[in-house]
Amino acid sequence: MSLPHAILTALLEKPSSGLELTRRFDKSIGYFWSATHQQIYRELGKLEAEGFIRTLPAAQPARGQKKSYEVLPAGRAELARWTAAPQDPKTLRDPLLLRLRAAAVVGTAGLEADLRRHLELHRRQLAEYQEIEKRDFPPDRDAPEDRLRHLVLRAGIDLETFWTQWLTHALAEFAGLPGEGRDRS
Amino acid sequence: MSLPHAILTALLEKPSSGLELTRRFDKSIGYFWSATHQQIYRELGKLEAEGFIRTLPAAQPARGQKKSYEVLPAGRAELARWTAAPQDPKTLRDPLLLRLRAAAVVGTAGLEADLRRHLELHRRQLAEYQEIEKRDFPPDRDAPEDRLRHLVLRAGIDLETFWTQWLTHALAEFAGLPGEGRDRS
DNA sequence: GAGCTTTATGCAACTAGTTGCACAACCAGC
DNA sequence: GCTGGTTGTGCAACTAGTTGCATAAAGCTC
Repeated sequence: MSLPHAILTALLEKPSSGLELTRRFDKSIGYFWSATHQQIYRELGKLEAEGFIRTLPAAQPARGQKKSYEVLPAGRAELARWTAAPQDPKTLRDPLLLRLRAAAVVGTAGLEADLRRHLELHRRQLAEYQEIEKRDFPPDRDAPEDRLRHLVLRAGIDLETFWTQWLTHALAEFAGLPGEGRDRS
Repeated sequence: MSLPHAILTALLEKPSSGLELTRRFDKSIGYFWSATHQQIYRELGKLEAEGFIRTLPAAQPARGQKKSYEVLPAGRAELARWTAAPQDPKTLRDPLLLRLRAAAVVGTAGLEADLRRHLELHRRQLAEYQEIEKRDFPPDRDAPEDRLRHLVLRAGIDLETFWTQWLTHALAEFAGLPGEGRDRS
């Protein structure tokens, strides 16, 4: 149950409407927790019902009407509670690894091309993160919040680095595989 | 939709009953694609209905009765198709990173202890993978299937290595954070 | 042979997330 | 002043995965 807390964090950083949140989930927050606008609207409704957020005064009636939310003290408390509460690490769960294992049984035909595509995508993502790092975290900035946010970005950078390296290694292995191993279905 | 294909792979490696599959998903396959016995039984039913697998002759009636499955040619073809079909890389999605970002807003109190726990768990997992590597992939083995399976294990090892390093780094950052940054809710 | 535990199979309900669509208001251009 | 795209909000249905429980048979223990 992370989405409500992702939204609380985003709203604490800056009160927003559903659409604004959606946009922010397409950028910064979405880099490690993506969400569609439907999920966000549904969750905003629940959070309001639970008394964790409320709509800012101003206009609120009817559809097609911009509605901005802000976090109430109960919401902040809930977020603090959740942040501190122990949670088990996510277990690894990746279809790509499954496909590799399947390839050991049915042959690697076709898989290689998709591996190349993945490599390219991860390289691009890595470049994008590095761009953000250069822009948002110059060496002199070191307020506590910046340090924590930088740490999160570092995780993204290091993960993309891992994937590009691993995929490169995998493709090298493929190249060394005997021809008959590459398709035997 | 990876579970059916995980099961097909497992059954191609060795025909099994639901319980045997469950056990294998608790070990090797489960390292990168976990599944509960309920998921497995449900999926076996579907795969059989679709004509991808069938029960081995022998005993098959009633509950509490062992039922073994084997893959039919259609199942193998489907697995080969799926393995070669392009799929987008999984997007990063980790509650831990979210909690770190939340901590930038509500303070890091409590989070540090859980980070330490994660570090310990990842270290343990890493040791386990390295143990498997030593046991199952001695330097002289290099049949194509072994190479591919080794590659998958390598991904696990490298990912756990990444997490231990990143968590170590994160904890070092926490230590350097000013006291007031550690809890301001 | 009555009861207890283990092995093996399975249903049903729930939670989280995705996809597809609907609809209202506003803002152009003509 | 209507037509057509864009912005903003939302419902409903579906898919994947989890949790909790039910049940049947086999074996063991006294």
